[in-house]
Amino acid sequence: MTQQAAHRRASIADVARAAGVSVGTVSNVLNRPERVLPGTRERVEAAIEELSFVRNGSARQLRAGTITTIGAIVLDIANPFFTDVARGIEERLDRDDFTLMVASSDDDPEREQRYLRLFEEHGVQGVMVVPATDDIEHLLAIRRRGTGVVLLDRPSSDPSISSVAVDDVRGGELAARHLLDEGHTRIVFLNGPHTIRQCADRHEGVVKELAAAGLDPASALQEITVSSLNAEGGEAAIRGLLESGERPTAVFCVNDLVALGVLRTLRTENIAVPTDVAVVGYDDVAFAAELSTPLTSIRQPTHELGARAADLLLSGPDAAAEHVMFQPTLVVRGSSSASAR
Amino acid sequence: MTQQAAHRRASIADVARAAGVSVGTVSNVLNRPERVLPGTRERVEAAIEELSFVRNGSARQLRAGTITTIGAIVLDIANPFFTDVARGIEERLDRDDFTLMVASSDDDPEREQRYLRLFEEHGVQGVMVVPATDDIEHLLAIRRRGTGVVLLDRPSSDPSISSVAVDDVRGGELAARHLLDEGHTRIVFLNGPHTIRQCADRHEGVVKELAAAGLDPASALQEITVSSLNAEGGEAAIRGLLESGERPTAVFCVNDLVALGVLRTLRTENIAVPTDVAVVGYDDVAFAAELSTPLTSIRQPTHELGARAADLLLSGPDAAAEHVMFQPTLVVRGSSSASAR
DNA sequence: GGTTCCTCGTGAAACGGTTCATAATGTAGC
DNA sequence: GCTACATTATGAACCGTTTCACGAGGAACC
Repeated sequence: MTQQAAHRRASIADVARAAGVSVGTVSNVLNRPERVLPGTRERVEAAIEELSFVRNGSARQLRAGTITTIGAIVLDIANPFFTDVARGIEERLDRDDFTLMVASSDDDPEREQRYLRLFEEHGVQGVMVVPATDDIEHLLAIRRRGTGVVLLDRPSSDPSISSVAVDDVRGGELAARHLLDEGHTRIVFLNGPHTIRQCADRHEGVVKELAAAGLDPASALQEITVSSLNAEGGEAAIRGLLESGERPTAVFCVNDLVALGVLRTLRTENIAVPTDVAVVGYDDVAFAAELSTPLTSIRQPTHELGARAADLLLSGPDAAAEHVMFQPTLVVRGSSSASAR
Repeated sequence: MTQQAAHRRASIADVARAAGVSVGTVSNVLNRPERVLPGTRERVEAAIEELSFVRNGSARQLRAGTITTIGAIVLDIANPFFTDVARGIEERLDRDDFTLMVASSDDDPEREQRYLRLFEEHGVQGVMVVPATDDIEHLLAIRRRGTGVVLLDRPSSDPSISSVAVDDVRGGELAARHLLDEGHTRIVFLNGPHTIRQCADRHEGVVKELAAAGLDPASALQEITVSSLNAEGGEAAIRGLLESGERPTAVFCVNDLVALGVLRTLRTENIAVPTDVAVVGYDDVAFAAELSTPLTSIRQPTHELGARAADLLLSGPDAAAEHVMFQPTLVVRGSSSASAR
C-alpha cells in the first residue's frame, strides 16, 4: 500500500533511506545509472516508485546552474503569425532536445517585463522576444547578465543582441506600391502603435513609397491606430471611419487579423471589395487565400524566422551576434485587384 | 564603471558584501522593504543596481516551495481554437497575478510527458492539459503528488480530476443531424486518431445520429484519419479520396483547419461547395464566417472554457473536483447549405 | 603476498536564497 | 539609573539536489 505522505513530497533522502543507500547513490541512479550495480539500482528504483518520487527541479537547477529550456515572448498568442513562428522555433529546438515555453505579452511592456524576469530568474538558456516597446535597454541588461537574447521579428538596434527579422520598411513599401499601381492615390493605414517597431517601420515604408511616387504623405496617407491588433480592432477602426462619413478607397492593415475585421465589416455594410475599397493585409496567414474576398497580403517566412532564431540561441552565448533580415513578398489576391485571378 | 564579472552572476551574498550588510538584510530589502531603515535600504538598492543582481528563482523557490505560475499543454499551438482558450485562461489568471506558460504537445504523448515533468519539477501551482491519449494515469499521479490538474477540452473519467469540456458527442450529433437534414445519406468524416478523446467522441456522436435516422453507420459513414490535424492534413486526406476515384457528397471535418484544407482543395479541383460536396467544420474559428464559402461549423465557448479551467485551478488543490460540461452549438453557413444566407 | 587498478558506494560540501531566533541599539517610563 | 520595550540588523539553519574526494573490497599481476 502506498502510504500517502500528507504534504511534503518525497526527497532524494527519503528514497535513500527507503532503499538503504546513500543520497549520492540515488543521485547516481538518476543521472548515471551505469555506474551503479544492477541490484542496487533496482532497489533504488523500487523505492522511487514506492514513494512516487519526483525530482525537485529547483534544487536540481540550483546546483546544476542551467536548463535546456528557452522562453519566447510574443505579442499575441492568438495571432497565427506568432504561433507559426513558434512552430518554427519548436521544430528546430526539438533537434537539440530543448524545450520551449511560450508567453504572450499582449503588447504590454509590463507583462513583457514580468515574463522576462520569470524566465531569467528560472535560468532559461535564452529568450526570444518580440519587444512591445522600442526601448530594449532591459534586454541588453539580461544579455549582459548571461542569458541569451534574440529579438524576434524585429531588427536589433544594438550590435550585441542578435535579431531575426523581416524587412518591415520594405513590407510597407510593397503594400503601398501595389496600391499605387492599382491606381489609388490615398491610403488609409490601420496600424498599431509606433512603440511597436514593426508598426513604425511599415509606416515608414508606406511614407517612403508615397513620396517616391510624388505624393504628399501628409494628405495621401491617413494613419489610424487600432485599439487592438486583431479582428475586433480592425472592425472598430473601419466602423469608426465609416460612421464619420469617410469612405476610403484603399485600406492597408497592419496584419491579417485586422484585415479580417475590415473585410467582415465591409461585407455587412455592403461595400464592395475591391471595387469600392481595396484591402491589403500583412502576414499572409493560412486562411488569407480562402477568404470570401481572397486577401492580398505581405508574406513573411514565419517558419524560417522561428528556426533561425532558435539556431542563434542554440549557437551559445559566446557566439557573435547576428542580424538576420529576411525579405517579405507581396501576394496579390482579389481584395485589392480586380484582375487577380 | 560597471565591472563586468566574467561569468558568475551576482548572488545575494555579493550584494550584502558590497553594501556592507548581512544577507538577511538584503533579503529583507527584497521582500519586506518596510522593515529596513531607509538609509540601509538605499545602500542595498545601490549595490543591487551596481552588481545588476537578479534573484535566483530556483534558490528562491527551493526554499519557498511554490510559485504563482500555471502551465498549459495544448495539442497544437498553431490551432486558433487552443490559442483562444489560452486567451481565456490568461485573462482569468491575470486577475490573481498568476502567470501562464504554454507548451504544445503536438499530439505526441512523449512530448506531453516531457512538458508535464518539466512543469511538475519546477513546482507550478497546476497544469491544464489537453491530453494526447485516453490514458490519464500519469495525470492522476501528478495530482496525487500535489500539483493541481485540470483536463482541458475533455471530460474527466476520474472523479478526482477536474475537467472543463464541451460535449463532443453532442457536437458530432449536431454535425451529422445537420447533414442528414440537408438530405445527405452518406458522410465522410475526416477525423483525428481515436486516442484523442475528442475525436472518438465526435465519431460516437455521428454514429449515434446516423443510427437514430435509421441508417447503417457501417455504410453511411466513412471515417478517414488525417495525417495531421491542420490544413495540410485535410488537404492530403481529401486529395487521397478524390484520387481514388471517390467523390463524397458530405464531408465533416474534425476541426476548421482541416476544413480549410478541404475547401482549398475542392476549390482548386473545381468542385462546387455545397452543391457537389457539403463541408462542415468544428470550432467555429474567427475566420470561418469569412471564407469564400462561409464554413458551417460547431461552435465551442473557447473563452469560457479557458476561464473556467483557470477558475478551478485557482480554487486551490483542496477544492473538490468539478466536471464542467459546456454545450456546443451548430452554426450553419454556406458550405453545407445552399439556403444559408 | 604485496602492489596496483577498478568498481561501487559514501558523505559532506556546495548552489543561492528565505526565515527565524537572537543580539544590538535606542527610547520611554518610573 | 534601571527595567521594559521597540526597532533594526545579524547569521546560521534549511530547502533538495549534484558533485567529488575518498574508502572499501576485489581482481589481476608479478
